Amino acid sequence: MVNLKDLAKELNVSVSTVSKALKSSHEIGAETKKRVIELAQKMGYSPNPYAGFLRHHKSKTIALIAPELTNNYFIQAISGAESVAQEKDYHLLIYCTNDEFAKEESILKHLQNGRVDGVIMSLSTATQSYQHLNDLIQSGIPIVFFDRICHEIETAKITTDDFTSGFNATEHLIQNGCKDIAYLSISENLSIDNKRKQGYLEALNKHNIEALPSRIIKCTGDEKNNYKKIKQLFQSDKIPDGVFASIEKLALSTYYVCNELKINIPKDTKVICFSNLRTAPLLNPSLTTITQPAYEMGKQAAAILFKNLDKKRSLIGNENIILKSELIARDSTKQ
Amino acid sequence: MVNLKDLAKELNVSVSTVSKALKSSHEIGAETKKRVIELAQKMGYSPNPYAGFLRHHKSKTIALIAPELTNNYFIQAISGAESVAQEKDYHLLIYCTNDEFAKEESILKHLQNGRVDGVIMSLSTATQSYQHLNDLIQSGIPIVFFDRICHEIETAKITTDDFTSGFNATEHLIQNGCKDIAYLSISENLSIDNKRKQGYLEALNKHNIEALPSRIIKCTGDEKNNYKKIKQLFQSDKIPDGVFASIEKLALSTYYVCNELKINIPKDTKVICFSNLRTAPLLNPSLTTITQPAYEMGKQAAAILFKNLDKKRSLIGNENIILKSELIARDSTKQ
DNA sequence: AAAAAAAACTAAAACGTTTTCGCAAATAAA
DNA sequence: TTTATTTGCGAAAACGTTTTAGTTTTTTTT
Repeated sequence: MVNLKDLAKELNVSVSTVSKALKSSHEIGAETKKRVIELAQKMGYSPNPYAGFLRHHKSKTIALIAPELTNNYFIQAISGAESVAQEKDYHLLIYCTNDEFAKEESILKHLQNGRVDGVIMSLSTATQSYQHLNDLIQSGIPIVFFDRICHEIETAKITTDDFTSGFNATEHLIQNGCKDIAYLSISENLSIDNKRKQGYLEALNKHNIEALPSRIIKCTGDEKNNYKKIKQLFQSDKIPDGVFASIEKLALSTYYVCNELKINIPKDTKVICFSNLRTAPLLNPSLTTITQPAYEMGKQAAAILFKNLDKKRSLIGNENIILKSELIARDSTKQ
Repeated sequence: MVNLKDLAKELNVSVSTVSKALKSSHEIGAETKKRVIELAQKMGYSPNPYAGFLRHHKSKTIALIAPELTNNYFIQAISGAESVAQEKDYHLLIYCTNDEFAKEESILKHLQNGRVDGVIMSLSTATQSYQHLNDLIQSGIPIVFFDRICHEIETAKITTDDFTSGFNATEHLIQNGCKDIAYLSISENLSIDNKRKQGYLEALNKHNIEALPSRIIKCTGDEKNNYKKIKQLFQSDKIPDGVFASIEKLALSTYYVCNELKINIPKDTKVICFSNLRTAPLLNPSLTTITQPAYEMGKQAAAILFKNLDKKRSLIGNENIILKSELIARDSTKQ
């Protein structure tokens, strides 16, 4: 790897001359500039990014932290963030918390030393305390949240209209004849889950349907356990005639349970869920989804972060960006 | 952000003492060590990664370059690589080429300055020359290929048994009654495509079925165009009674085309493809797949890279690791 | 022709580490 | 007691840049 010193020696000039010539400083003569630039080109010189960091304290790197990677929502969001990073000549580090609090803490701690200029993240479902988030921000690294946001931290947050979407999803089921709708919750720690549930409750209320606590199924990150809980739901005397899953995974588990128990969707029970599954139209039956603009959310999260990195101040003020999700009715909720 | 100098000043010792104490050097007395470590803890000191780089020339960072991110195969591979990186206390940069050669070139050029210690990558379908790959390796950065590998470069490569899988997939169709099988190719530049096609041809040959060039459909990265080509295939007088898609995307396009043209899968035509779609069992009809161990491939690629990073030598010798794919028969190829 | 200004370049410090070398004090060996 | 050895620590160089503050040479102004 060739460096400034190598170029300087080759050209019989000082290191500082080479450095300035490459930045086309007015202090350097035209002839010298030309010689330097040509040799740099020829020898394939590229400034060492880490040496540069020591001077301006800019790593040109951001991190994206997600609870899981093999998830249609997050991968689209990552893709959006990546496209913006590449456009801005930034580098994107990816970290996965596996929905574990300890891992989230550990990852954030490792980022406190200036490795990145900023962080884009979605909380793990296990996160209930926010010290690690505050610590990172205190040490001068701004965070932008998307989707699984943290209300308690003052910064920018990108979400979708979860309450309205939850309301619409539930009303969609009601309008298609459902009177006994179960809500599959993923975690009470997540504000998006709570908002979706609030929308669900509000829709039931509007249509004078009693909200039964037993119809709110508390699922977790453990797929096996979720499967068991959903199976229980469908093995009771009276099965729900509609299911609103807060996330895609839970709807797919519902499909598998119904397959196993020979319960017909949508005849016996209808299913709707938040999902970014591209094959939703090809499922059997095709799945009615509320689809979040995941790619756009990733892009916006990155864009806001970059906007603030340009500024002097590393603290990002409260800012709530709310994008619209889209309800796409398909066969799984057909009357 | 607190640094060694801050700690040294606070404790009235030299910077070198602090540095050594934190590394628990035997040169430092027990009492001093204790004081240093306690204060470092208290002030939240964490060594600046970039300053360290300047000394040992190790960035503790690797890059993963993929042609696309929103793809079930690649995201699982990325997830595998991420898990190994995290375990090894390395950091993972993600880059997407969008299947464009120019972008691939540009990304690699940006990595030539030591930003990463090594690269894991899958080629873009557009890549036909390998200068940029050689340049990177020449500048001391090792590359490990996975799936869409480059035969022409001497290094480690992780693939699956594509020839055998292609053969098995085709034979599976034949055994289920197909006599006129189309192969949907993604790019003649990719060795995996060629191997899958060779397997296809070999199976036809074994069963004395004539291989018609018109049954090899050359698809591209352009989804619209692929859709058109596949539609043409199914609008001819004689439609194929089996389709073997080299990648998932092309099988899904086939599903959409058949939906539109009211062609029944598997009655009128059977479909099999390479795919890591988790909802394959839930499709209508459920999709027969050859599933690659994507997560494992990502893990192995990372593992081999790390094994070589530990060594002095940055050149990785030729090594072909071939994992087995699994053919999972479902309804889309049912007789 | 002398003084001032501009042009072209260099030396050196700085960023935050690690590491080599050196030095003093304390301890051990003679 | 004198000479070695060990222990505990500090000074300074090095990594590859950028930048500030010179320094020399040339050009312009008076």
